[in-house]
Order: sequence, then structure tokens, then C-alpha cells
Amino acid sequence: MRYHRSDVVDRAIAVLDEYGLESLSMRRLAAELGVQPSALYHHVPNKQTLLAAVADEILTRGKRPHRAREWDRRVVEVCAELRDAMLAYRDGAEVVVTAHTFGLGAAEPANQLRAALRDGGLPDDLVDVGTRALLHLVFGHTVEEQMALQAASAGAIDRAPGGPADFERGLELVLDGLRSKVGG
Amino acid sequence: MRYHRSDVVDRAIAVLDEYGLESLSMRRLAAELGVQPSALYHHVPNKQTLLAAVADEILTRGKRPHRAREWDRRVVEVCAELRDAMLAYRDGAEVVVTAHTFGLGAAEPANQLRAALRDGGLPDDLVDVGTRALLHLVFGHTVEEQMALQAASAGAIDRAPGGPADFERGLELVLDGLRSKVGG
DNA sequence: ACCTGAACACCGTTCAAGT
DNA sequence: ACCTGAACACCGTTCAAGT
Repeated sequence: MRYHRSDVVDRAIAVLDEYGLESLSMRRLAAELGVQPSALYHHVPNKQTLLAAVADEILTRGKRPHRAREWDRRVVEVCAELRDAMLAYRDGAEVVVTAHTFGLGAAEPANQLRAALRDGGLPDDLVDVGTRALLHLVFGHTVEEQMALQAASAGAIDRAPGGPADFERGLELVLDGLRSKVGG
Repeated sequence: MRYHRSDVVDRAIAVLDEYGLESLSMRRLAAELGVQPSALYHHVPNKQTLLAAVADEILTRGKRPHRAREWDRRVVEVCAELRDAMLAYRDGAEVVVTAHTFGLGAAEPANQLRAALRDGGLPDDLVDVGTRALLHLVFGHTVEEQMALQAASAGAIDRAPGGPADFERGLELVLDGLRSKVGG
């Protein structure tokens, strides 16, 4: 059987979702595809690049249309889409955040947020600061939430995991700050 | 030579700072101490626990007195202390954030932030939401900043790394949101 | 109590050789 | 172009045995 890069990425996501990030090794993935580990390096230069591709694919699969017209409602939509996309696969948040940290892929959400803040009439420097703040909030919240969800499903007794309500309230804090500057 | 747990942690920080997190293996650390890898397991149950201890020690070393009296100024002080503590060692932010993510140690900053927000007269649920938002902001910003600093010092040309100015402006966004709720 | 020596079950990556 | 087979240089962790 002959594979393409997209087959490798798809299978990587399947392994990630079923067994978790710590089990997603190049050797394990190769075995899953019925191929020698060295064969993977024909489709992907290294594991880091593969994980970046996995992150991008997770975000692509989570894409949805944005209907909001006001810039601040669109920010909430983009952030919610990002959160839902990461939560859709086991350890998805960890993978996306790591890719973003290393500057590999996962750039789409940042671009959408920047565009929304610019539409809001914010000055360039505040667009930058705001975009980063929103992204860090969504990433931090979602990694924590997914951690708690997975711990709970593994039987560990845990307090309520934050959830979508706390998520939006954290967002509103930053949006309040931004809105107070848009008219200033 | 006989070692104690604190010797192991101290040496781990030295290795971290000099060679980076990816070089901080149990085997490498053992070699650095002139001991067999298995000897480390008399002082520490596993690597995860060691890294949590490293995170806590990094935060302890970065401790400083807080002089601000207003709650919002104290928030800024706590956040700046946290950021500086993590930046003081190579990959320090990554280590502290990972420990916090896995719920191992790194709990002090959260407690200090909670106390400050409570002093501000915020209701309990907003104290929770605000603490998490501030923590995620500081963590996200500092990991990104440290990444950029290390990339720059490794010769990669990079745009200005955010720095303390952007850091405080992101913070102010959330503080604006919180302040608008304290009188409401 | 603390350490050694040896082993177990893995990693990511490279590279000559095959088809 | 894509894959195999074998190797290189590592991992974290366990455990009997020593002092």
C-alpha cells in the first residue's frame, strides 16, 4: 500500500484521538499504517512538522461560518470555534498550542482575530496586544478544560471544569477592556 | 558523595539553564551528578515530579516583596514577579506552565492573585474567572516572549518580542474589565 | 539509606539497498 | 517515488544486589 502525506496526518489524528499524545510516536504511527518507521520520513521531514500538520488539520476540520456582524460578537465566534475545534480530539488543545508556540502553523485564528479587532476600529498596536491576549486566554482556558475533562472521564473526581460559561466570561473581561478603548 | 532531594533539584535547574529543557533527561542529570540514573529515584519518584519541584524552586527563587496597597497595582506586581521568575532561567516558562497544566505545584501565584481580587471586592465567581484569565495571560505571554528571546539569541532574526510594555498592556485589558465590575 | 549494574521496553532519525 | 532493514544514539523506569 502506498500512502500520501494526508494519509499520514489523518492516521496521526486517529491515533491521537484514540490513545493520546503520549502514545503518538513515529514508530507507533508507522506500525498503525503497517509500514517501517523510516517510511514516514518520505512524507514528513520530522515529528515536529507532522504535529504542526496535525494541528492545522484539527483547526481546518473545526471550521465553521461566521454570521456575526459586530466585531466583538465575531471575536466571540472565532474564539468559540477555536475552542470547539481543539476540544474535538483528545489532547487537541495541547497539540495546537504547542504548534503555535513553536511558530509552526495554527496561524489562522490569529489572523481572524486581528481582522475582527481592526474592523472594530482599534489602533494597530492595540490590535496586536488584543489579539495575543485573546489567543492566550483561549489557549490557556481550553488546555485546562480539556485536561479536566479527560481527568474526569478517567475517573478522577474533579471540580466543575470551567466549561463554556467561564470561557465566555473570561473573554468578556478582555472585550470590556478593548471596547473601553475603541471610543477613547 | 551523598545527595539530597534539594541537590538534585538544584542541579536540574543548572542543567536546564545551561542546556535547555530538551537536554534535561534523567540520564543526563545523573551523569552530571556523577551517579547512576537509577540513583535519582531514591530522591524523586519520577521525572514529572522532579520537573514540578524545579518549577516550584524557580518560583521560590523569584519571590520578592509586594509593596502596592491598591488591589489592581498588586495584581500587576504579582504578574510581573511571575513573569520575571520564569524568564530568569532558560525554558523556565515552559517548565512552570507545564507543571501548572498538570496540576503539580506552581499554585502560589494563583493564590496571590485570588487574594488580590478578593481584596478588590469582586464576587467569588469573578475572582475565579479573573484569576484564571490573568494566569493564562501571563503564562501565554511569557512562554511566547521567552521563545522569541531564545530564538533571537540563537541568531534567528525576529520581530520585537513583545517585552514588558506589551505584557502590561495585555494585563490592563483584563484589569479594565475587572475594574468595570467592581463598582457595578 | 543510598547507590550500582544490568536489564526492559521503548524513542527519533539516518541511510544504504531494494522495487 | 516509496519502502525495507539495520543501525545509531538515545530515553524513563525497575529491581536485585551491594555497603
